[in-house]
Amino acid sequence: MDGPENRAAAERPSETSTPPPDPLFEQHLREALNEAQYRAVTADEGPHLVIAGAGTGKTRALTHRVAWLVQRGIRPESILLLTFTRRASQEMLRRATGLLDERCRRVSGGTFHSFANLILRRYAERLDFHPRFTILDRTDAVDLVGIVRSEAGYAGQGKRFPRSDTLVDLFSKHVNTQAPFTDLLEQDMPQFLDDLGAIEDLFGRYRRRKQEQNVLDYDDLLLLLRDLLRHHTEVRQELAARYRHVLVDEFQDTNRLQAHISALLASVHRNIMAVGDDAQSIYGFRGATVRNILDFSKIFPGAEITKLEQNYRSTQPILDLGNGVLRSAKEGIGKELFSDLDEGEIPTLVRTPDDHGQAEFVARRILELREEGVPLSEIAVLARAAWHTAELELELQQRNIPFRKFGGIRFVEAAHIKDVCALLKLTANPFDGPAWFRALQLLEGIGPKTARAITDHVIERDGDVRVLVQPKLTSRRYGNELSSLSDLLQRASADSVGVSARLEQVLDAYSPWMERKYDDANQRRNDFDSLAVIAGRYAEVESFLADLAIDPPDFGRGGPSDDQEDEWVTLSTVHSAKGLEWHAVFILQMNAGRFPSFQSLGKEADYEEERRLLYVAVTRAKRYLYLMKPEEVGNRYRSYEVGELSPLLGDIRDLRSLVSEHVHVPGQELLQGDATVPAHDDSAQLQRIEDYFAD
DNA sequence: GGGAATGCGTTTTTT
DNA sequence: ACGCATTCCC
Repeated sequence: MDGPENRAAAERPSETSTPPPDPLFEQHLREALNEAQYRAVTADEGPHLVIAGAGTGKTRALTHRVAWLVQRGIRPESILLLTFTRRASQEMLRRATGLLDERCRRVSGGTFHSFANLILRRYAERLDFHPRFTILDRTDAVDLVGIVRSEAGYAGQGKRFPRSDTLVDLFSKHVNTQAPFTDLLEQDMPQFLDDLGAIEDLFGRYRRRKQEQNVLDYDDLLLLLRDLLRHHTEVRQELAARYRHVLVDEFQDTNRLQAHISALLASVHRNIMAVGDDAQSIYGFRGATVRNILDFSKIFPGAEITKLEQNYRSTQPILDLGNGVLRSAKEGIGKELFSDLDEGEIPTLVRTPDDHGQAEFVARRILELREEGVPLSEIAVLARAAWHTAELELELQQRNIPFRKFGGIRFVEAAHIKDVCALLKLTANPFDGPAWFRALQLLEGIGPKTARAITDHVIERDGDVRVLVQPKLTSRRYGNELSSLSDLLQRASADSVGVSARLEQVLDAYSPWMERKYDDANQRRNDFDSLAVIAGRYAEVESFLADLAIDPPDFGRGGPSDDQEDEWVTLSTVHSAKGLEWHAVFILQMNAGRFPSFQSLGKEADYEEERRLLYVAVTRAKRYLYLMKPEEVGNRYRSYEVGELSPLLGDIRDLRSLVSEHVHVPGQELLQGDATVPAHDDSAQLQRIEDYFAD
């Protein structure tokens, strides 16, 4: 516990507060860490950059660092651990607690976005906005941009104009990279260069609208935190003094804003430890830049740099392939991973006739692996895009192999969850335009036009829900439904109504609307149990909603209540697999245009990011690795195309010596067959004929 | 006028 | 499957 003596001791200056090192703990560190890890963990004060290759014990180093600092008498609350997901930070603190004691749980931490959310609510008045802001997730942002887009009337004049979701991506990239729209358009969509003026105008409208409605999108969280720290000296000093040590994980995937924020937070004590791997930078599309790593010493002169190169995860043959992928890269801090685990199978490149053959091979190999004693939890199937696993999902279902899917459509993005959240948001922030817009369209007879008009009207009247029952509106055919909405919001908005009760009231009112809107309402209703469980953990509806937007629960469709099984295979996008590892890994669709995605072809920077993405995928595997290559791949809609082998593999010198090639014919033995089996059979053609004549 | 139905074209990755 | 424009109907 944090007794008064404890606190007093911790707050004394470092020279006097550092207790003598505990010899037992010291000995544990020596045994548990290699030379480089030990140096990073026990480093003195001052800026420090740790370059940690895949599987080199980066998490291990960070958790030991936290434990070491706490053991040396640093107050846990004055350590700030910024991570990529909240799960990562919780896991690290759990492990640090295991190393030392409960004090480690009190370390401050989370994602940049959740940290920003916390700080901004605390200091909102200094930035001149209301602390009860709500957060727009991507869908909300797209809706709001859609509204200003149609209001402004740039679209629909015979000429192609960027869609709302394209605009949201563009705006986000503009904020995160701080690059002018002209440059971004030139790079990514030169066909819209004519519309530069219109785009800039829409960006301004969107910003103003957010301000009026007291809502922040993801980028605003970072932007406003940066500005708070930059322009409010006393706040910066207060925070930078409070955090004696700042630790930043996955530094290669931070953008300019995040690097700036980190630097400002460390501006007083200059104790920043950034950990990352330039070879694993895969969020360039979100503005992340390896420059943050490369220029670290420019921001913090005299920074110490430690490289972790010994890999403890994978066998040498898997690392050889990973190194091969990296060697074909255009640039990067040279590094070559090595492992003690020499034994191991060489990765397999499996050629199948088509998508279905690919799914069949993967499913059957999973069953074999389970027979051999590999638990399902140690098996993962990775893909470049979420929809690449569609065929496999069917196959796994048919064979009763339990799986969970990560990446792609998430629980909170399902339409009915968004509806409920919109209603809840209105109980917290009656200015939230996107929430009004969505909620109002639930009512029969209200479409986009009417919803917009009523939204504007309510916001003009300071969010007073009683305007919904003005005679002018109640006389319309949707008048009765408007009154029920107004009733609901008045009842549920009272501060005295707890989170669970509020959700219950919202769900009751939502029920009839849901039945009208969805054919499968009953199925969707199951998800509300999961939502209620999560809501029960919160005391304030604002924090519940903020977490749903910033740290969404990471179970896929169906939710945790579906999980009778405690053993399942992981299906994941490569992005969502970051930082994780499995005994056996399959990578799907190693075809040109799939992995790498066709959008990246011809754009060097994007193509290089695809290469790093493959590097991340390959280095997730501990022991078995299968690269799947269907000869023909199905388009979203039934047509087939012959797929060339992924150029990412083609780029690798000596690929033949790094992988063993296997041709799989559906229905035959898996790996016993040899490569003399003809590469083509007629099953794909037969399937096409079947499909064509089916109608 | 505007909501609902229809049809066409596009679809990577995520806090 | 979804966004957006167009057409159809109250």
